[in-house]
Amino acid sequence: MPTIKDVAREAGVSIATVSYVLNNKKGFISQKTRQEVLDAVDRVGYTPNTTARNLKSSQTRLIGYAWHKAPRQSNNSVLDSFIYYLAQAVESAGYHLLTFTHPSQQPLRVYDELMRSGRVDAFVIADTNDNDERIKFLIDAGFPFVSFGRSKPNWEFSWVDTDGHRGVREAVDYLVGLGHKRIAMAAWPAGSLAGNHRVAGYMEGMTANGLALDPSAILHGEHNEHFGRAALTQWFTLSPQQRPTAVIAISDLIAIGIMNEAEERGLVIGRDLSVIGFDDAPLVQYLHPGLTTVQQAIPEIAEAITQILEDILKASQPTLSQLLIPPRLVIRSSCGQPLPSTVSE
Amino acid sequence: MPTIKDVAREAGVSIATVSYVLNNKKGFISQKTRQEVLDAVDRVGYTPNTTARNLKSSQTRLIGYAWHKAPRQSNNSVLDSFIYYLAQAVESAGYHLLTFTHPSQQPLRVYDELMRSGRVDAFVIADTNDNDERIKFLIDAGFPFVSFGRSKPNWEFSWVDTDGHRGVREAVDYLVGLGHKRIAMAAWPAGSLAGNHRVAGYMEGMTANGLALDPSAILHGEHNEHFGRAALTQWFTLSPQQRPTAVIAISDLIAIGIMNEAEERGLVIGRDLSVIGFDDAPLVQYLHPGLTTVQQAIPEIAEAITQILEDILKASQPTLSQLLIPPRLVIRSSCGQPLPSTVSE
DNA sequence: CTGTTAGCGCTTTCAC
DNA sequence: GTGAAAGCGCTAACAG
Repeated sequence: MPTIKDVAREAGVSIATVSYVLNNKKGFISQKTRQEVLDAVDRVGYTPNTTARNLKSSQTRLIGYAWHKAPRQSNNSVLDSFIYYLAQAVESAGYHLLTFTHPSQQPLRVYDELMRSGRVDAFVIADTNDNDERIKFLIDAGFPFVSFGRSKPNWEFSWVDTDGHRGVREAVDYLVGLGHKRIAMAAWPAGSLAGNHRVAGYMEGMTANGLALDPSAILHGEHNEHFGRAALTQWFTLSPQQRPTAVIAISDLIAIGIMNEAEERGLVIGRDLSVIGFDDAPLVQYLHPGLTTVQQAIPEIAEAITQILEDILKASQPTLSQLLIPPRLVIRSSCGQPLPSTVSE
Repeated sequence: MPTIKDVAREAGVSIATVSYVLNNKKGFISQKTRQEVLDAVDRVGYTPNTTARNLKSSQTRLIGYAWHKAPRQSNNSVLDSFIYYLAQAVESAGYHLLTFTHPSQQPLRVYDELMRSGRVDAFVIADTNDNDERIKFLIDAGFPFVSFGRSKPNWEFSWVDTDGHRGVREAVDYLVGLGHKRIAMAAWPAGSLAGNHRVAGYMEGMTANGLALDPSAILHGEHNEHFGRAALTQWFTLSPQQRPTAVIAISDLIAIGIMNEAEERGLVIGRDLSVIGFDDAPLVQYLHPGLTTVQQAIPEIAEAITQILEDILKASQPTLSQLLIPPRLVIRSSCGQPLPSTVSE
């Protein structure tokens, strides 16, 4: 690969001059010299070496992003999609994504290593929890990062998150509009951060619509198809007058379990039982019937995160942004044919 | 961040000595000095700067990987999964993945830029075609890469691919074992490389089992749910004696279309019509009934690619590896309850 | 065994 | 307007 020296020799100027024209420093290079340099660059086929530039400027233009655990079937379609949009967004800001994995028990070592060795300029964190050690660590280290997802409320750091509260609230309103009164919710374990926001949206929606908040209507369980089945089974122990006519699942995977179990019990989804999921995972649109679900605005979230990252990286003093992005209800047919007046979009 | 100089000062030695002990050069540093340096490293909290190391060694320890286009619903579960396992594999080889995107019409510019600017040491290419310009470009440039997927047969480059021929062949054998004689295939457009391998496996399977190769049994169409529906509709124009009793779809998405259409026509999947997909996308296991499908060995493929990459990057002379990895048939219930003797694994 | 020093490719201050 | 030279942080001849 040709270096700046080759260009300088070819153009008959010093390497400083080459650097000046390539970096558009002031206008203080004569038009003639400038053109000669540019020609020489073309002739030798020169592209500045990024590593050298980085060393000089003490940056890497790399953003670190840790993969979520992806077992064979990841079932985390949101993050699958997020990383793509994030890659795209940081790229148009002139960065690249450096991806890495880490043992789930020891994430900090890897973050620390990447940070100390100057491998990346910043991190993007996803899949946060209540008391996320990575966030704590990066705050303490004073290292730039933005997270997709909230954590401990009193920690001061920049994040962007889906407004799960609002998403579920809208789902409740939609169901109420369809005439439902007994609406249940299949939620994640009580400790889940995102889960709690969504449940809060459910409770607010029920109350605001003057509906009873039956404690038996909220069931908590793991993020898998089986829990959906178990939840429906549980609701089936209720008398027909008490059983929910509509169910909001905190994730599509759980919604699928509910639908499968319901069908095996002879119910027709969309007629005997309405179901709403969360995430809009690939393929759920092709379920039978297509699943109505709350879709997170992933591209917008990725953009917002990148924007904040740029601000942080540019700013001399720390900036703080915390942003809630509304999701949208994608209406398909798992709640029956929607009434024209309630169709969104 | 402390540099090697800080450590040297702290330990009262030269920076060369620090470098020596950190790189375990020979054993020619006295145990005493070595320990003093190590202590100093600890005390100042030093980690070598990667950029500086890279500049010195003219490498980046970064592997470039271009994202597949991911529209909102990517429907490319194989690549979603591939990139994760690839990230993991290159990492244990001491590299990181640098991901990038490019306009679909102009991929070369980005590859060229990344290559010339010394941003990455090698590329991994996926989603190849028949006459892949990226592969041609990298071969001509003599730049290290390995691809997941084949291309023009007479091009000399290293690749790893799923043995789609074998995968479909096994699917045919499985169906024949179940008693099927009229087996159809829903394939991709005739130009598709991977598609052709799979169709070849179908044809070989039919012939080897002494079954008629009815031209109307193979239908070609796009990678979407609609084509699956259209294909089934087409087969339904055949007389009941000619209609296929089993169908192999070239992808799960197409299989879903077939299942949906069949169900709407009152068929029971697994009884009236058997269906086999390809890919084992997330969630297809939860379809009703669970989809029997050919699963690619993605983790193995990622490992193999990384291995070859390491060889190429280490070797002074070019090495060439071309590897076909067998997929495996994951049997669920879309072909009915499997006979015990035909259950794989 | 350890230190001095050149140099990886580039940017930028300071002279001229 | 342009060039010489220092230096980003590190490795590795080469000296001693």
